[in-house]
Amino acid sequence: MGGTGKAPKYQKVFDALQREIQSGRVKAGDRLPSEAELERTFGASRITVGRAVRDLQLAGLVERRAGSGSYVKARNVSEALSFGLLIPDLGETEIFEPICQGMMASPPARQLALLWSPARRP
Amino acid sequence: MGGTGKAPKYQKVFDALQREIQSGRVKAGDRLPSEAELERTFGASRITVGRAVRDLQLAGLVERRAGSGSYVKARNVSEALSFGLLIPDLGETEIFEPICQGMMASPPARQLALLWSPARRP
DNA sequence: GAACATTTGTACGTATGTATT
DNA sequence: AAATACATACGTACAAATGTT
Repeated sequence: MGGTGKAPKYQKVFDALQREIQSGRVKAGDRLPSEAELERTFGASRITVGRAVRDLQLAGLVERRAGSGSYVKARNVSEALSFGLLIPDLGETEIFEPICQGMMASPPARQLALLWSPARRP
Repeated sequence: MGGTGKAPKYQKVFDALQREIQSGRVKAGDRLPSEAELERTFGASRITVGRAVRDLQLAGLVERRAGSGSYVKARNVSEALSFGLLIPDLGETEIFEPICQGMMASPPARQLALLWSPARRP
């Protein structure tokens, strides 16, 4: 019933950090714990932690700076929205869920997505 | 001049496979060489090859099936386009470039993207 | 500026598990 | 059952960028 009971470890780390960010407990601009710290916190290796943090980066939730750390990005849609993108046939939707959640904060975006969603074979 | 001269190895593998796919030399449904073969071809480790192929998967260019192999996905936008997505403030645009290229094949998508692009602070 | 510690980036080797053939 | 191929995960090493002393 746990939900994340059987999930791979990198995904548990990803989910945990994502919750920290989206719950607002770590705010935009805050630095995440170093990957060495995350290793100890989650009992995971560098590879596992690194993959989780990289996935957060790909999702646009954090920014990694070599020599400095990983920082939570500003997700204020009103300020950050720079362009629209149409993605054909995503295979790995997992990473894009956080993006969708951020997107939902923008009513115009939701409207546009709904407009486009049923369009097929244009 | 080289272009890919100083790029990391995983990116060279990614680029090489991407060219194979988008040039049409490997068609939709074709199976890529196994990762063990790619290791030999590029003189790279499993981790490096795996990252390149996973990035291709995240970009929606290939599908990985455990026990079987990695297959080139159908990128016919007319058939594959399932929904639109608006991505605020991408940090790692590299992976999304192949998606954009596929998107450009659809005139309605291009029109919609242009419509939305200049919209800020909705 | 220089030296040093910290932190992320890339890369290798290896082991084990799971799915497919 | 067995071989193949991807999936996850560990440990390690060195490079590059950054921050501090």
